[in-house]
Amino acid sequence: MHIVVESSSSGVTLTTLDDTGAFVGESVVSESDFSAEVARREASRPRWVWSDTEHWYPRLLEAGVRVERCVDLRLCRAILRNSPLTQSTDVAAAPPDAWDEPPADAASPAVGATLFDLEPARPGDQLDPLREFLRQRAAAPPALALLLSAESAGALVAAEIKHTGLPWRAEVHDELLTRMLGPRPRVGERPGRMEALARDIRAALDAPELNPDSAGTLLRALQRAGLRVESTSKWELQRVEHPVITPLLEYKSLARLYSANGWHWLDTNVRDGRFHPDYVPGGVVTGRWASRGGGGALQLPKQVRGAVLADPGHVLVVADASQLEPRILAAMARDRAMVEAGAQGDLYAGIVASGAVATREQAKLAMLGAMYGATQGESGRLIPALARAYPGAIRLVEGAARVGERGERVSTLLGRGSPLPGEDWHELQSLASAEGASTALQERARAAARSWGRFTRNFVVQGTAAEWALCWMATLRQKLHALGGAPQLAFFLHDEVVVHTPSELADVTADAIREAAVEAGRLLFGELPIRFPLTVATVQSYADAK
DNA sequence: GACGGCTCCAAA
DNA sequence: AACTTTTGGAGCCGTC
Repeated sequence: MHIVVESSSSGVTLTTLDDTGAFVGESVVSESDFSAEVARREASRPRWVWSDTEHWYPRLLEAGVRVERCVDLRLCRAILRNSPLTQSTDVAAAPPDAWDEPPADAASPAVGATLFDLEPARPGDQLDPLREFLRQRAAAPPALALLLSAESAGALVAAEIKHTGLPWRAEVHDELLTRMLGPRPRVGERPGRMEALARDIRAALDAPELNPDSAGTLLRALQRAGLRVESTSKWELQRVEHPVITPLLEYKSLARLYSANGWHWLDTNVRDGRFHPDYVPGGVVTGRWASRGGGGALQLPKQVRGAVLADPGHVLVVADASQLEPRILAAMARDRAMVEAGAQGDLYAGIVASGAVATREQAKLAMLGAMYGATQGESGRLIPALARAYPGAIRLVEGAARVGERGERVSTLLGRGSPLPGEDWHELQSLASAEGASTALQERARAAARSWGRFTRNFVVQGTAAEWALCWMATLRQKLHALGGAPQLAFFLHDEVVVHTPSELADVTADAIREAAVEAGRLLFGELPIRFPLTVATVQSYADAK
């Protein structure tokens, strides 16, 4: 059974459909009765159909109402418009409309709003979810069903994590900052430790007025002092010897900490002992989640993870999928040799044991190079050896690269399609292939084609890994609920989850995480004997997880 | 003062 | 260590 949720002038309209999509009944509830009504009807385990999980679900969570299943029409729409499996349908062919716009209420509410921001027209008001749902049902082939339900389940998980939040001890974070930077400075001033390092830098470069935050002036000062560098990036500075290097690298590290995760971050992102990650499911073309706002949920640096501490009587169960992307590649390609290399635990060690390359480091470099499309350096040189040992896996990524170089679409295992290159790209290709095109133009076009090929090459692996992660989380979410709801998903990071749980449930929580990973492998790859081993740590502090 | 481009860095 | 993928944000700086 499905219940389609829609705003109306008198409240919220709930339209019930049976499993064939036929109309069963309709009712209208006031906004204030909405969450109670959802709670009541959740007992019959419907699939809630709504425009945006992000729009509808937070108010339910506020009211203490969890739903088991939903259809997020906007996310499913995006998949249907891009999947190679639906290109002939009217969903894919329809001109862009309000469903293709970002949700009206997604941005941080009313920050910077002024008197002049009169009630904007909300795209959401023009949406007809019932009509859209029926259209999507008609368009979606069975082969896309798993991806569509995983995507919607992911949206529920994202909203729940945002609601619950990751335990974050502000006073621990403050102590950590004070220890590294010195006391919190007044507005407009640098922390003491950074100011001292800035003085050292100016002295070492004999540049008394230098602002080390200005990359341009810093580069000129470095070159004037005789350093042979082309940029001020960390990796280039590290290979140069000069008295300025040590204070400069420390300055850059502290400046990053201060501006990205300093006291200002703490003030704006931690409330009531929780950090509330603002995820955007489907926000990356590959299907990975993105994050929104200054919270930086997907780039929480290791430097500050010490402030993530379980509540009294609780622990954090932290699990990450080891070498996820190469294993995904092995399984997608049905490359028995590579699957076998990972069967004992460490895939890279398995590759070395097979004799393909000499060292674990080389195995890792070669694998990453194959998935990213490296052509140069040690990584590029190692790929032929990898191709001899694992022709199936390498054929898959090379094939995806060729498709992209032709400007065509590739697909993940579950059917998420890659975007097509833009007009500029096509124009460059046709200009370069025209009679009398300059060699410079031809080279630019080839570079653009190769670049798009690297993107599609990586898309199939990164995107399928994201699908595995969605299935993992969707399954885990159900298992944690079955444990009574006390263990809660508190964080997600591409191939890693953090569950905050009462200490006495730590072991069953860890089991649930492992079982969910097995189930995710089965959902994607059936009975193929591919393992996705996890590293699981039960800790007080996130900093101790790895 | 707003805005876009640029550089740099964090995560996977 | 980068090379090679996907992201988001801060700060600087020139342009309007």
